Amino acid sequence: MEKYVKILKKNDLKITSQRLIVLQYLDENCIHPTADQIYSDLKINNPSLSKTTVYNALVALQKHGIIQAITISGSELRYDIPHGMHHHFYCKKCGKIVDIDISCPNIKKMSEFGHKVEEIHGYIKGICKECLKKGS
Amino acid sequence: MEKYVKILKKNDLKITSQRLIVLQYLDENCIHPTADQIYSDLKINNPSLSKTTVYNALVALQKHGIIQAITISGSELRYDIPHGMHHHFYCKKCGKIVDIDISCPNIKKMSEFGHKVEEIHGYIKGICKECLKKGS
DNA sequence: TTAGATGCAAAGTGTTTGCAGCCTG
DNA sequence: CAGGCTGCAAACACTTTGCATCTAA
Repeated sequence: MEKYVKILKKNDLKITSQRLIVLQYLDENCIHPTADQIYSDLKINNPSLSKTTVYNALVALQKHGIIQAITISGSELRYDIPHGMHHHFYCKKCGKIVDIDISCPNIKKMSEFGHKVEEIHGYIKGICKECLKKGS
Repeated sequence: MEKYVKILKKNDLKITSQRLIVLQYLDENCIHPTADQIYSDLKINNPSLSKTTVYNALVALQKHGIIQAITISGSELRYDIPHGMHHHFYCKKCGKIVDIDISCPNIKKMSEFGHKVEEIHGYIKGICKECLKKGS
């Protein structure tokens, strides 16, 4: 937990128990959850937690670059602590998102077009190994 | 217009004036519009057009692979007639989306992970050339 | 002590659904 | 003529906002 206190301090964010548990949740679960998933899971052990606070925490953490929001399927945002450069694979069947460790050298050429690059996202959609095994 | 009739026929879709104008709009405007943008623009010359119909048309066209939906910023879907393989550059300032003609050879290695790849999307976020010129 | 965070409820935004009537094939 | 399509309104899902209360620093 010290770890998360440190992260918040480093970013001049006030330390609140809510922010800590959201941060911990994202760090310990690499499931790219939606805001609602985070809320429901944390609600169990923190009954007083409100959804607004989850959204507030996510916005704050995102602003400071601690977490990133990805938008991969439809109208919901998913959150992620970026551990190095990676892309995402989204399974159309089970909805799971797996990280894909991939480096695309060409992508660095982007700025040749004259645009200033700030974020690079890649996502691949398909059917994951597990769902393939289970058959369709 | 013949062109669009042909496309619909080829995909066993009934030819309706609404579908034709949506298709034409997407083909002639490479602006990756949202459903609402399409609706508002077409409404001017087609006052009886309803938003539901725009959504219906988009879903139908998407199902047949004629258009693709991309999800790049927040909670809105954008539509696109894919003219060959390309990625998208989203300007955080003006919201414009430009196509980026890029090929990433590594991405083909995806299936080595054992997942079945069906769609590959890439998006880059930043500030576009024009907005950079205008200064911040 | 005070700027900022929480949490409730209400409002927004983008999309989907139910259904009666219309039109393409 | 039949099944699919249109278009209205109402329902939905996810996110944001307003505001009174609370809390970390």
